[in-house]
Amino acid sequence: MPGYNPSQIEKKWQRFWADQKSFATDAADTWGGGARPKYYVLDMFPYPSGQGLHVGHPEGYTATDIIARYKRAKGFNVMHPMGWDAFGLPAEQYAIKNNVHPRETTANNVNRFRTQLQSLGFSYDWDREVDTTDPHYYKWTQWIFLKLYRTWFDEKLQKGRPIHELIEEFKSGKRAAPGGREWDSLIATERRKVLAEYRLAYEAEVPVNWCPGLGTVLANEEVIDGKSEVGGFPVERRPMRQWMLRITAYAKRLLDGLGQLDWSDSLKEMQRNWIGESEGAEVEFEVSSFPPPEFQVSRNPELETRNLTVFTTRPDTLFGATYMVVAPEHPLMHSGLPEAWEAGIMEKWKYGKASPREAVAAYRQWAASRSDRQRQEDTQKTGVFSGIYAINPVNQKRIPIFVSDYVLMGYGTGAIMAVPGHDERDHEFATKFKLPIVQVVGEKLGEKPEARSQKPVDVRQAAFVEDGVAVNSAWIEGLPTAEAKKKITGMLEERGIGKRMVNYKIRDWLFSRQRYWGEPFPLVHLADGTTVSLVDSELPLKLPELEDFKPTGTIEPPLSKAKDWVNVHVLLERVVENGEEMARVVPAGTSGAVPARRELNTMPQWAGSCWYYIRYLDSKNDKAFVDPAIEKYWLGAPHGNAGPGGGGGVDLYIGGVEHAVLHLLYSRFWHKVLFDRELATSNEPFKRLVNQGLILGEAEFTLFKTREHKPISYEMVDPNVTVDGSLIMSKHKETGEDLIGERVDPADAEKKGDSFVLKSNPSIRVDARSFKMSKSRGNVVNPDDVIKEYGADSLRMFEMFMGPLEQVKPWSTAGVEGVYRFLQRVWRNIFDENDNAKVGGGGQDEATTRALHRLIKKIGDDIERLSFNTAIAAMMEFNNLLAKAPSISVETAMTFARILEPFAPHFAEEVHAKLGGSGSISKQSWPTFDPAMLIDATIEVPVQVNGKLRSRITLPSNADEQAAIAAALADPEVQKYLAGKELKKKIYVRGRMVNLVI
RNA sequence: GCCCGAGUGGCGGAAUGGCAGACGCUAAGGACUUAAAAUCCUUUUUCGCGCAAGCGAAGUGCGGGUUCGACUCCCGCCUCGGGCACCA
Repeated sequence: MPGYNPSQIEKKWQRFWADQKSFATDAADTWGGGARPKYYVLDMFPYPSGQGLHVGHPEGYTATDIIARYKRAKGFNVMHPMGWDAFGLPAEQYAIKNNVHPRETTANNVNRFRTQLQSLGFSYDWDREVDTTDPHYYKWTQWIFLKLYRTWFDEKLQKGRPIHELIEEFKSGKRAAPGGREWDSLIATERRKVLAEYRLAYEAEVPVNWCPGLGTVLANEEVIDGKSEVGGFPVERRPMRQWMLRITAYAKRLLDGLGQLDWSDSLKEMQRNWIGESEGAEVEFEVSSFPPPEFQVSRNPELETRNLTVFTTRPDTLFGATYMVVAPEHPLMHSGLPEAWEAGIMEKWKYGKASPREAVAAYRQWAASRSDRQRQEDTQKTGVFSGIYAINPVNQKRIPIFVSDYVLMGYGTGAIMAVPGHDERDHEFATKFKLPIVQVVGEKLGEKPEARSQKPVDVRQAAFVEDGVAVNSAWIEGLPTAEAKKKITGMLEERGIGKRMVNYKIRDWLFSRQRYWGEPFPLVHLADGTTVSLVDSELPLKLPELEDFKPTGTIEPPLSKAKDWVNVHVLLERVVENGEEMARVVPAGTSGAVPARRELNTMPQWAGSCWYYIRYLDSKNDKAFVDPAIEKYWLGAPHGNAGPGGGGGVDLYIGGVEHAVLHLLYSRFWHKVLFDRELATSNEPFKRLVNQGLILGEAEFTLFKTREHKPISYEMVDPNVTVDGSLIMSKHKETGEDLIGERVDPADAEKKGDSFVLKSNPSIRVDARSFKMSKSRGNVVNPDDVIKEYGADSLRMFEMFMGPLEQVKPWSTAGVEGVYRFLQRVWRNIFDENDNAKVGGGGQDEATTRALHRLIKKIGDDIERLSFNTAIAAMMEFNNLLAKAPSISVETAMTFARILEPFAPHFAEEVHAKLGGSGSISKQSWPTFDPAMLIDATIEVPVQVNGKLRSRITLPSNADEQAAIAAALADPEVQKYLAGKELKKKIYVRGRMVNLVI
């Protein structure tokens, strides 16, 4: 069968590219010569799931492929690699269920993914492929982890520094060792404990979701209403020893670094919110003498010496603090609370408990049992009075201290001063517990008085949270909020009871999992309870082979089953590098060896993806995670860029938005540590980042019916539509009756006014929308099927033609056919019905040549700004022109194929070859255009009268203003509108427009 | 509740202060064909007038503003999408 036939040509060219290594990044060019500029274009590597590729993958991957192919043609040395993020929970769960080793399922999935990606014709350099589960790869993940472990954060320099420099500071006395002791007088165990406090990787007891029924820890997302999502087993919050990474130390730099990045505003905003910087002050409150003299219980002198420190963003409201609240986990609540209620005044806060001590203990227990989800759902304020007081430092008032779970231990100091007059949460609490509410901020009446309400602010009704001026506030009376904050903070600093403080919402990163399928930590635990890292030569520390890798049913991770692997002997004394102590595993009985246990947790899935973009650069290097010169060439800051490491990194990174505050934040963190440790030469990993929009299923029309199958017009349907699998449900707006949605054939729906109705019954409105693709809805499009039917080039082109890359957009099978037809039309413009070239027969008219030059410019511009949909539209327009052209030159056909190549590479190669071109068309450089060819001799210019289009005139393209206006005035159509009127203004925008104002 | 982003034909979208609706889809009509598919041609923002080529008016979520000129910029609202959510 003659004609364009993708199934015949695509495999052929894929084999050709693979055989020729057409897209290998030239390693020799990577360093030294520097003749070609480099361009690094990166995809978020996929998690190779058992489902195979979905149509979302080719969206971003085609976009980067177009850029990669275009940049190569423009003479860049392009890095465009692919790999697999293959550690993780789904592989392990699948393995447990089917009793196969996750290594096997992972290998199968990777092979399937690679085949699928290759069938799309992406121009990856497959020799650089990485797999996070390959020991050759995770050796270096572990190595980087050790770098983090051997790094501490110098607050003064805002920089990560090697641990041995910390040891030197201790030794030299520049930094005081704890307890005022000499560093050299500390024994090894003590030293390890001191250093552990500083490391970027540290162990801590943190509350986790522990599910005894499943024998594992669950992520917050996996817990619903206090029960496990899978199996419905109860989940408890319990503290467990976990590895943490000190990302909080880098909060400020992660925040500030966003400024120099070419990322979307929304994504930067998400990271900003996640890091959550707030400026304010820390204020110390004295804990009041308690009990008062007349109260006959024993005093607690220890408690009285304690201070209660709070963080506030509104120090200006200090005069309005009428009580305090601490989190249930706050150390002040641990002991020393009164054993009896204060006489008389405490009646309303007794809660049926004999003493504050009992009441607080009961409350703490209750609060601990609440899951995060329960807290989120029920935001009713709860709490108990602790029986003790604090003294407000500005007015010496004695104010009660409450315990409540609306204050979180993890943020600030875990304690607040409550200002119910000016904070909504405090107001709600104060109202419930009948605590005093006073106003200390008033409305600023100076500006825009008309905008202020006539009623004065009544803080007893509702908190006034805006800025204003201080009132009832003694020596800051009348000051605007901003100045009041400054003055009061200054005063607190002078008196030594407070200081300016910046706080961050971000928490340290919980970095360990009780899983089998992840990177083992290269650490051992010693008998004295301390931890030592392995020497680098012990890497990779391979996952032990386990027949049974299921969770143990206890809090022990699965690796505990590998008994021989767990218990080892190590040498310490003779393995010290720059003062940093390390462990080398030796046979038992070796002189000087001590027994140790390996760390049993594994790293989370994010570990491998934190640095894979670096490994691609030098993926086979077994001496280093990357050759420094190669790293500098691809990721280093271009010369002359402001600031150390500024402006370097991956040139373009495209991927989904779901990693906004996970992978994209974690990698930035790791990269900054690598930068500080002089292992990376840029301070940010991804200079420019674009998120491709989600592809939804094809638009569906839904008709809602009652249980009795009576159709309900959509205006009677509650707009809150819920989707459960393939079931679409809602409720009747008035009766509340359950309604079930039924699919309607799109051909039976038509638009009427603002909504869609049934053609067969226009009085019934139907719901029209697109849903996220999901297996249960049955609206998933499989790329393999599309390729089989229309070819990879059509799939690629359609996904680029759907709309702007970053936008959410619905799938359309008819749309795929549209671009498929386009490629066929191009083919028929070049080849006759026997597939012989029909171009080159005669001369080519100038209009076609000019159009070609315009096309070259347009496509270049559009690719640069990632506007692929308009680029394709322009190619379609050009092709429509070719269909009408009397004859086409071979050069024009070749150039057109060259321009098509980034989008439809197989098609372009075939055209190129059939027209007599040799080798791969991808090796041809990008066509250039002649600027002179963009300018036509004459131009058509619209003429407006009073801003309304009235006529068009033809002008020589070099016409000046005078000539243009004269021509416009001479136009008979225009004269009709000007007759007898006086011209007030004449405007000519060169080449664009004439506007006459009368 | 707070923070981002977006609202243009039947649908996806184009137009970066200068001709609104490029390009594609859908639909309708026509050509070719014994027929169908494929292909090609025409029409397809709305309303009014006209047998007709055509003519006129309105129109980019709503209300205002800036400008010779606004889908585009500014102010105020509405709706939808996304993120965060007791963060003091």
